[in-house]
Amino acid sequence: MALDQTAPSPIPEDEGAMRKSPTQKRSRERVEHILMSASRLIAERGSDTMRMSEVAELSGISIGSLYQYFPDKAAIIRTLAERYNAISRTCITDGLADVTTMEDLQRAFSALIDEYYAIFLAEPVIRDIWSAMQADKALREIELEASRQNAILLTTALKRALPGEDIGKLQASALLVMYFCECVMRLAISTGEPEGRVLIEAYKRMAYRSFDDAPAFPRLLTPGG
Amino acid sequence: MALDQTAPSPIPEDEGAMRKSPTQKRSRERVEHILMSASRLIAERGSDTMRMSEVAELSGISIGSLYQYFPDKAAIIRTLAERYNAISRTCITDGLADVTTMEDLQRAFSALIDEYYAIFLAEPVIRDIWSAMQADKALREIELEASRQNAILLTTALKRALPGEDIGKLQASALLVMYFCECVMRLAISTGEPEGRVLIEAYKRMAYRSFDDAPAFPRLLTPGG
DNA sequence: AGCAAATGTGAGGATAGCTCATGTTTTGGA
DNA sequence: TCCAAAACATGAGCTATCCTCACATTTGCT
Repeated sequence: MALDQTAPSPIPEDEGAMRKSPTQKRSRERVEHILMSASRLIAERGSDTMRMSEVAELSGISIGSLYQYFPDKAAIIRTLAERYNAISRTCITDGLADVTTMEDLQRAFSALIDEYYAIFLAEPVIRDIWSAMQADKALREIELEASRQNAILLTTALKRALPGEDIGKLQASALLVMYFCECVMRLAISTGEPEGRVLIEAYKRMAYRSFDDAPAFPRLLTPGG
Repeated sequence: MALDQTAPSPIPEDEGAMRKSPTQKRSRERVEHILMSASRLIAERGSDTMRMSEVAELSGISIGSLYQYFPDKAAIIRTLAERYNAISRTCITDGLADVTTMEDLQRAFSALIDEYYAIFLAEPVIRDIWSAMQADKALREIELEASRQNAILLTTALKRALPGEDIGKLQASALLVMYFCECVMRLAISTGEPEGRVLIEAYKRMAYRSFDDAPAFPRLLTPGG
């Protein structure tokens, strides 16, 4: 109903949301133009008030052409969201590549969170899309999928840093930590500075501890718990 | 722009979203009727597809009357959200009332999370509103405010269980823990069972540890960190 | 050049939130 | 009881926006 899986194309990631895979070069350029126009409008006034007619006008094309490339308004936003996810996935891959100890992980994770927060503060489009994300079911699935992919990267690093750890618990922790990254960004944006920074730092501590295998209260935990 | 603070009424919480405070008894009953109709429609098909005309029809009133009690569609959803927040706040207050040790807190928090998750699974209206919550700026502020209030309750319990702890860190941790409760519910609902249960349990562990004052990796932390 | 396929166009359909001029009921004082 | 004023109810229709579709234009190929 919401997701049309009409994508037997070789590049399903970006082209999946499109009406047909553009064959001509100009078409591909138009798609980029549309996405840039949409970005600009979202940055200026938000995705809710962005009108499709404006996107068409700013892209120098008609409404009909616009709908030839994107089946609906949500598809444009989804495409932007997936692009930003791809970027952040690359950052995470790079950041965690050389991690072999918990000390490495701590430094790398802290740096990644700071970087991510800086991007959030600087990029109104990301802020807006991630805020409106929960409204659309397809967008929620995209966010979950991104968290899963990021969690795989984190789990890989964790396995190197904590060999012999229970894999299931590592995976669950990693997914929570990555998903909560998005959440804490939204929270920090909502509260504003300087509280946002405090919460980001508190989250770093929270995440570090969750990686640790030792129970927080060993003397209190009942064995069956 | 988004929020009209036209509420010099004595009860700003529920009546704040209304067009005028109803003076006649029948009016008050109608408000309840409207909210029940809206709940039913949201439970059946979601708040996005809930139409104001349907709410009016199911409430046995006209569109015009509907708009006499609620200034817009979002106000109905906001009112429902605030009611559910009030209920959960009561549960948290009760659940944390007798907490004096970390052992108490662990048990109480675990029980609260389980209870909350059960409500989420059982109540489609709560699920829907909390999912769509991030779409509306006013709703995001309501969620933040609820998390703040719940965090105050948690901080109070934490101060009893961990006297001598740094208050600022406790407050930040408490806010994160309470805000993440909402987030992990959304996550668990997205993944579905049985993964949802696993994530809930992982979150309990994560939350416990965040309360602990001891650094997770004392041998690694630099003093200035 | 000439034809078919791909692409472009924008008036208008469809839907849903919301308004407002008008009608009806309740209230409260004489 | 009677009446005027205030409160409340009504629903046709205004508005705004997403999206479609019948038709026009351009492109690629022989």
